[in-house]
Amino acid sequence: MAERFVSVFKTYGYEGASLSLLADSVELSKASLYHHFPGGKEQIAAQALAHSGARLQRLVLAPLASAKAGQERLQLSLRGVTEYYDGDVPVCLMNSLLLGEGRTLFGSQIKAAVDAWTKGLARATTEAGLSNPEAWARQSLEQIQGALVICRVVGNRSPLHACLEKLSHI
Amino acid sequence: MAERFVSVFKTYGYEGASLSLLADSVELSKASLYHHFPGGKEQIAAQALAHSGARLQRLVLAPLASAKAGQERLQLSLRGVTEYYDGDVPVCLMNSLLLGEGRTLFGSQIKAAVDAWTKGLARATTEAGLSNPEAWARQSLEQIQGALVICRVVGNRSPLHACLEKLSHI
DNA sequence: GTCTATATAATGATAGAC
DNA sequence: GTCTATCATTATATAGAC
Repeated sequence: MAERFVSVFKTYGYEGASLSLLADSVELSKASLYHHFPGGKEQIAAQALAHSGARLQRLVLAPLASAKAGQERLQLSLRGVTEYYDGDVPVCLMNSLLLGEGRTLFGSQIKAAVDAWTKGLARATTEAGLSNPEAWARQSLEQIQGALVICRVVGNRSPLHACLEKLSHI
Repeated sequence: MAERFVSVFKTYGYEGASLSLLADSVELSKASLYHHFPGGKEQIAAQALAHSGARLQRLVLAPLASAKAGQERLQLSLRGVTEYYDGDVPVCLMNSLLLGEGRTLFGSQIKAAVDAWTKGLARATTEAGLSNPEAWARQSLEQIQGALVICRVVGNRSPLHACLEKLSHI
């Protein structure tokens, strides 16, 4: 269920994701949706974001925090990024939810996720002998986000793959 | 007028930019808007995108195509990028319009702009002695777009400034 | 839990007065 | 060119049957 909602919000953004679209995506009536989510669209978006956050934690952040060597943690995490941003045209839910009302509703939660990701990247690469792991981490995350934007422009996954390939070479 | 519309579409996306918001932004009634734009929201968005495209041409692309040395062309263009992405929280209209229906309406136009920008960057840096100017250009554009995403996350311009500063050092 | 039916508000869009 | 008034449609949300 949550997966479908994530997909709708990614594609249409917070304002564009109507209850009709959300209901259709799980093959339920709107009234049934309200039975599961009395809080309406905001609650549905919150669950979608929470689900996506848990997935980020599992696929991307946990590998960064494992007990292995920094280099291996980074490689595992980057492979997790490929999986996290799935689909023919990978889209970041965070980006889609940062427009309009979604920004005021979920902005701080999204910022927290970005901060956690940045810190995880910085810690994993500290051992790698970089001069400024924090700056490297911030730039790497920006590169990934930029690649995702270009993926939507060109309509395929290749920019993301090229970006991750480059990042994996330290 | 077009500037206001651009601002609304940046902030709310195509679906979120209602005719009421658009009309308020220029202090006109909805009916008056339809007098100027019989095609409704789609026509307004088209004019906003055209206006933004002309601004990109003037501030970012034209400097890349001038008769000066490659290095100077790049520096001038990057300064143009700072001006092009104005506001307290810089946002790329392209990114906002690539969600929902906006994607089907303006996707190809947006792709054309990205292609032009990439080619301009590659040509300007060919003289700079890079091994692969095309790849450098693509990556640079992705970095800018990624920085803009993070600008929306953190709520200020610093990621964009840091990104452009780095890109200006070749 | 699911549905149909419905209420209420907002949206995109027009008609017609001035 | 601008407006008020209005229309048809869609949106969010609820009531109540099953």
